[in-house]
Amino acid sequence: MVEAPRNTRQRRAVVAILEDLDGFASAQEIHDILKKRGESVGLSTVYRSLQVLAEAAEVDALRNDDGEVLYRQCSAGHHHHLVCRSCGRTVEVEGPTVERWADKIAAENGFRDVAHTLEIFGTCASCPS
Amino acid sequence: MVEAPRNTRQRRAVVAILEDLDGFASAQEIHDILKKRGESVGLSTVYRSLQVLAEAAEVDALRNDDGEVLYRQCSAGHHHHLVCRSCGRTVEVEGPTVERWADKIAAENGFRDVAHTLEIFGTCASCPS
DNA sequence: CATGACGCTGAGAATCATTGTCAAATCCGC
DNA sequence: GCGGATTTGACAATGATTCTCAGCGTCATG
Ligand SMILES: [Zn+2]
Ligand SMILES: [Zn+2]
Ligand SMILES: [Zn+2]
Ligand SMILES: [Zn+2]
Repeated sequence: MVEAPRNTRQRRAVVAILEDLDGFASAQEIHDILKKRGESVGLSTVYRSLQVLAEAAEVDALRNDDGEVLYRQCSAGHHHHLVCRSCGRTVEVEGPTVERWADKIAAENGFRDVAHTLEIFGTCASCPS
Repeated sequence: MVEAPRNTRQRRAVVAILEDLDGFASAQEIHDILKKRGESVGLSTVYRSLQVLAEAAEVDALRNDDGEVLYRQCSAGHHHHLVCRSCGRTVEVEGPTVERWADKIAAENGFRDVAHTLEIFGTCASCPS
């Protein structure tokens, strides 16, 4: 059976940051925030914690245009995101028809083990041009 | 005005590979293929050529799960892809309703300069499990 | 509460795709 | 053919992420 992850100060600190943040943030940004708060956590540990959380589906991960991975604590269940390129502010969105469409396309072409990525990027109303 | 790009052996070679390939491939894969064909082109040059082609919208680019950028010569116009994770084989797909849905979602939330990414990944019929 | 086993941490090194550097080679209009 | 701007390529540099591994912390157990 799978070992339960241990309850460490560092992991709690990372989770706390994610709970405070509204939008997506990179591992390095989270590391910086922790440092500012004085709850310093090693960068490697931040990366590892986020990986674990992502595998456990407790956080969502996506890549921005620069290829950096961003993380966010999201609500459960499959959904997509409308993300501000500038500040990371995020709106969770659902598109039931898209889900069906994607599965249908894949099936029609004989693909299996299908998954899809769908993100909408833009500049939010409170960010300058 | 913009200078026209020069017609060099290297650029022609990269374009030729893209024309032969059916699916998406990374810069390094294309570099390897060129080496095998004896038409050696420097790796930096392959990267630069692909960048130029991508900016000119002559090729599409996307990232796989590992964060590598893959390129493919696609048909003109906005479309998305159904990509085999294993061999890169690709089917271009269109989803008019998705386009409208994405724009609507963004507008409703006051986002501007909107773009979206949508890719479907799976294993194609001719690839082993 | 003490103990031990084993997961967790973190500083630094290593990885690896991608980009930058710059002298030499190549285009191309004239 | 010339000459100047562009392009090339070997190599170094970057930068996000992962790996290493000795020391620490957690936690089930008695
Ligand atoms: Zn914003
Ligand atoms: Zn979906
Ligand atoms: Zn395949
Ligand atoms: Zn689209």
